[in-house]
Amino acid sequence: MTDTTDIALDDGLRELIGYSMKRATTMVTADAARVLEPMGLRITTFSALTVICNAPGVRQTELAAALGMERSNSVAVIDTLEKSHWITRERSAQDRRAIALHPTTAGIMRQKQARLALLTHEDRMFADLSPIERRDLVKLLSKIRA
Amino acid sequence: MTDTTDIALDDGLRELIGYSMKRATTMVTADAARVLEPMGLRITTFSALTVICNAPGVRQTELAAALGMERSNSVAVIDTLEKSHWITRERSAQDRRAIALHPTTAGIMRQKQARLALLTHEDRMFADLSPIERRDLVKLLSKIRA
DNA sequence: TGATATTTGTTATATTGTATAACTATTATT
DNA sequence: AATAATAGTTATACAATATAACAAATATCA
Repeated sequence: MTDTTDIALDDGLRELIGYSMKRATTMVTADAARVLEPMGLRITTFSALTVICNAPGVRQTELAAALGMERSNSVAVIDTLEKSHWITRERSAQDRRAIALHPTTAGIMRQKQARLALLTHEDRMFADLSPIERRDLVKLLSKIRA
Repeated sequence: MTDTTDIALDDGLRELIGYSMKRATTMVTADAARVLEPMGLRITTFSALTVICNAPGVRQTELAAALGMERSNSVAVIDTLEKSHWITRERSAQDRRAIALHPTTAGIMRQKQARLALLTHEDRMFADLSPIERRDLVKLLSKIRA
């Protein structure tokens, strides 16, 4: 009943790419969290577990840097993974300050399971994007400057 | 000195589009927050202020829905804007439960100033993307399903 | 009409993610 | 040997987000 052609209330924000990015990312990560939750994983713990599985022996500082998180915040994440018996902390022999992280057999299995669930989730979320479009999306995202 | 060709530690996560989206969005929103901070705005308060400027008289529930946030969480955001004298709360005459939000002159000016600063910030962050690529990015993001 | 349900704004509360400072044990530097 | 730097850790704080419960006002409908 308005005289305008039903403009969305957040139209003034749509000119900002960051706004579209944030809204879309929130949708995707919320869905990913729902997928991981029944497996006892959150996005951060899954991410850490994946890095540890792909690079056994990685140090905590390296892990944190790879995921773009603070060392201090990585401690609780690794604590969670250790308490679930998916990884082990092993003091490094060369540098006794450092701790090498290794996945357990259960951790490797859980990571594979969660990875497949997430790939399925992405196939659902990105169903309207062709494989080329998905690649383009990632490519465009990678062009954003720090 | 490794036998591999220096694969990034988070390589196992790069196959997930959501991971690229999250990393890129974190970069962009962190920079946007730095731009807004000296103006006394955060991303959420700027977003709310923008909606209120573009749709004067909007209700709090409509605002929250437009921004995809909970009504309860919008209260503090609107409190902040009101305390900064950028918006006013006015009880609706038709529906005395509802509160219509209106921008003040100072609020309109601040929104315009912040908007320009954010456009500059985006020109910097997305400098490596052509106008077409930026449009493509937003288009691809809009194709993601809920 | 009157009883009931719904809506609006609000408060309280909890959780997650994130950021900084400070501390220890160990290693590196000079 | 003295000093600085690094790895992991703890404590703390803040922002964003989510849910439940409430009072006041409005809507529904028997």
